[in-house]
Amino acid sequence: MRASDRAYAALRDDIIEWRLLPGTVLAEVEQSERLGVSRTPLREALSRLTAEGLTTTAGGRGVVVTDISLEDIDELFELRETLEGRAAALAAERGDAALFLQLQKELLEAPDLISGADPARHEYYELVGRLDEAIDAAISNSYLAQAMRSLRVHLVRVRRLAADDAARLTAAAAEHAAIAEAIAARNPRLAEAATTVHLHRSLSHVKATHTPH
Amino acid sequence: MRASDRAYAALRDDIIEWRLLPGTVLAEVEQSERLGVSRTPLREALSRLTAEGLTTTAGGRGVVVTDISLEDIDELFELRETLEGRAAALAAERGDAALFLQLQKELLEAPDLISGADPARHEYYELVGRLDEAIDAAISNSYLAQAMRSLRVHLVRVRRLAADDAARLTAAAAEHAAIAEAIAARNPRLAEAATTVHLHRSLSHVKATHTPH
DNA sequence: ATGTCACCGAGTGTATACATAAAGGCGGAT
DNA sequence: ATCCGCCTTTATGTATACACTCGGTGACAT
Repeated sequence: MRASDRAYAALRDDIIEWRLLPGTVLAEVEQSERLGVSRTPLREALSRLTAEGLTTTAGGRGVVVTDISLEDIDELFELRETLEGRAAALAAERGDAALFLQLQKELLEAPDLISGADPARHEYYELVGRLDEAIDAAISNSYLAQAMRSLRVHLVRVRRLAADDAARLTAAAAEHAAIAEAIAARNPRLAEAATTVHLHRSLSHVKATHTPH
Repeated sequence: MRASDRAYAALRDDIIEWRLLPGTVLAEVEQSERLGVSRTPLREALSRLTAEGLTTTAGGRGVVVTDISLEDIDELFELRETLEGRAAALAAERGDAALFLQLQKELLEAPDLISGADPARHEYYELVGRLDEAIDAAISNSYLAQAMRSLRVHLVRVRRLAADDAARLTAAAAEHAAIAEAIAARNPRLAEAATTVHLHRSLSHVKATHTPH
């Protein structure tokens, strides 16, 4: 694995997991020594992070970790509603019904995973990830898929701000199941509506349990 | 201006204007000598281009200029319809009516510019650019604006494939005027519909006059 | 004649040295 | 005492040298 990839992955994780807080300046020599790589691959990693919007160049004086304000969260979910709503509708038109029926079945059994211990909860997140991937594949539109992928990076960061308690996760699983059901039923408008409902609930929960840093 | 910025701008222009054709391998030493910069800033330029999707890394064997197939154009316009439709609706809700009324007025006079010589035609493109910027500003959503900006790079490239004759430009000006009018009238659904109509006409024209490379 | 192995070359990935610019501190002058 | 200017320091921006990997080609053996 390339040194620049390792540096990128490490910094990306540190930012997403809020170990590197917003406003932190990422000096090149400092970070290159911390991560054990030279400045050249580190600069490439910082470029990638800046392109994704996780960092911004502070006027030639190093790059700083981007902040996420409450307005940012609103804007993020506005774009998310636009993209994922359309994606769900397209998946309903073009997707494989049997696959989404299977995903719905698994999502309806998800509460068992959520009430369990932490490893099982990890399994739940993996299941939701599989639903995202199935939608990505079903729409067969690489540009739309790319736009959603670049958005999810920021959303993971936001999710770390909220308390994902068992009650919310159980409700979210049911909402995800509804989306999968609508797609399997080949009903674009219902799929889009189910997505809109899920995202609004999700946004309300994030804003309600938001813990400022 | 930094050397990496110059290299990026030069390569970006060469790709958008189809001077560097799809499949061209951009070897680091070759391009760094051609553009008169060292390999380090050139690599940063290539990274940025790859992040934008104008180039792709060919498995550690240099980066190559990305191709745009007919399917890509369909996918591009599908995403564009999603984003710009929503943007027009949001602009109708949040925008400054007087500004868009003024833009509509100018767009209705645009046929005079189009029938004129080339410098006047440039003025028309500038006018359409001002409409885009006005919508970007009106939606006040940096993430959505960013998504549309990254999309426009590819769209400029597609537009260079089509013949923008006076007849099509005149029709496009009227369609743009309809969008501005709907936004000024604070009618989100009409603004979205007008955008959808415009994009479908635009796509049909591109596909009809498409000249393969 | 064909297949395989080894050597060579080209090109990317990385490290480091050097240039340059900006910011902060210190000293002097008013 | 305060303000202006210069100097020093520390950062990024750039260039280049070195390492390493992946193909390609040629020769040799079967």
